[in-house]
Amino acid sequence: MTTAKPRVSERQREMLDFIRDYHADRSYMPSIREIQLGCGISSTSVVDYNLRLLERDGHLKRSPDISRAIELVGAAPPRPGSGGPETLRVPLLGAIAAGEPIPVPEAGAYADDGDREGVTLPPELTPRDSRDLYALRVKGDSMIDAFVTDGDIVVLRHARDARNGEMVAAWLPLEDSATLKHFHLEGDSVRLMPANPAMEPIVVPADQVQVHGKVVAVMRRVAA
Amino acid sequence: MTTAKPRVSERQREMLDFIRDYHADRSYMPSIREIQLGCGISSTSVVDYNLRLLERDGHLKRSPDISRAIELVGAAPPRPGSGGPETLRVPLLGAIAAGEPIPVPEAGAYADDGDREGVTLPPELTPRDSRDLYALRVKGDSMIDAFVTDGDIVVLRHARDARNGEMVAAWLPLEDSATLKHFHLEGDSVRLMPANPAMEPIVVPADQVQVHGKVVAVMRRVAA
DNA sequence: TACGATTGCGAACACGCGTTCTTTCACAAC
DNA sequence: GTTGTGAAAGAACGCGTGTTCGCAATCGTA
Repeated sequence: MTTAKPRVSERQREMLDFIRDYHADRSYMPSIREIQLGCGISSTSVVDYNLRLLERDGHLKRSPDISRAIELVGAAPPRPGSGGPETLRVPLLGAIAAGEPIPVPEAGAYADDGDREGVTLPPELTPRDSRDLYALRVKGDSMIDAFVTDGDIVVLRHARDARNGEMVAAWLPLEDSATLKHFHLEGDSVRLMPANPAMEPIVVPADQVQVHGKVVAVMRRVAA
Repeated sequence: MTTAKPRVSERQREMLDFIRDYHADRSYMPSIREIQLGCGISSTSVVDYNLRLLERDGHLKRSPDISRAIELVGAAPPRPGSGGPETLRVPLLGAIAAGEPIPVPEAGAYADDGDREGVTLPPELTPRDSRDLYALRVKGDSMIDAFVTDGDIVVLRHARDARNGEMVAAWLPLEDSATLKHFHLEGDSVRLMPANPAMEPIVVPADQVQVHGKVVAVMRRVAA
């Protein structure tokens, strides 16, 4: 038994969508003025007018004189999707920060131990060669020049050297600093290029750079 | 990782229950005076006081200066079986670039269509609420100030507005430009703050900003 | 006992926000 | 033409509601 729901104008459809989204996000309801702004309507009275129609047609319910007192009636939220194709789980070994040593995986311990902390790599981020992978959480904003910021997770493949152009996690013993840079070997010195071309490269003798791994992927969860 | 939730007084327990019931019944939130009445409290300031404590301890979230703007956090607001550590597949709708319109999901078309292009979201990047998610591929380097670079995949939740501090994908009609910025509504103008504090913010009238979605996650595959 | 911190109370304040009123414009019926 | 109606706009108006401030009661601690 459903209420009669005749014509819903384009604008009303948009308003319903907006209200639904808004309420799904916060759990309270939008004000008339917020609906006005969110749907690009020029006057509050127009919002009121259309809400009145929507209520008449049984799409929602309003309590007069009460702020944000809208109830959606037909609402039935969609269910989340199912699982996906092959994903890969890699161990999360610790954090990488400017002034701290980079955690190194113990030899031959890349298997999914289950119990230890780890992250799941979606197929889109999985490299062809899935060996020797591990993840580190970025601490601090010192890797800004690699488009990486605090809280990001970087996925690395363990390696002690790199080819030119590859992005590496490197440790500079003389400066006690860890960094993410593009690797360029030139003669017997190494040039470390920030991914952001606006930043200055670093050039150091090759024996003063320890490559710990190659960057394979970056994942970032943005704070709500 | 749950927030510390120390002592909840008898009165606070009662308030939480009342709010939960109220919201389950209508779908909007009670006012302070309604909580006062419903819990037999003698003054609104006592309600405010305890709500403040409850918010401090992570039991709920309030938006200042907004009527009935309470969000319960401990509870599971989304009904659907929003599972825990599972992967989620979201549709990849196109690209976002500085000078191109932002692709918008068609209403009610978030289901995993399988055939269409999509990306898999690992549980580490999956937000609590998994509805209305979609992904865009970043084209160009114009979003550098959001720590996002060419080829990255940004995951968005469809929304027409945002709360202060949230990172949004916004379209500026006057300039024909798309951008990723932190959203701040100030009076009737909007300040768009780059995630990188070294960059300058943009301030425009509120009606000249179209919010298309909130940034939920970023994924990057680094070139070999 | 003294005293600061915590908790509670009531009232006034100020702003958020629903409501209403007046106009305007377009389109159809007569 | 006039009349009627649906849709929209803009501006007040006023109640609803979150916030704040002063003060009393309670409690822990020295």
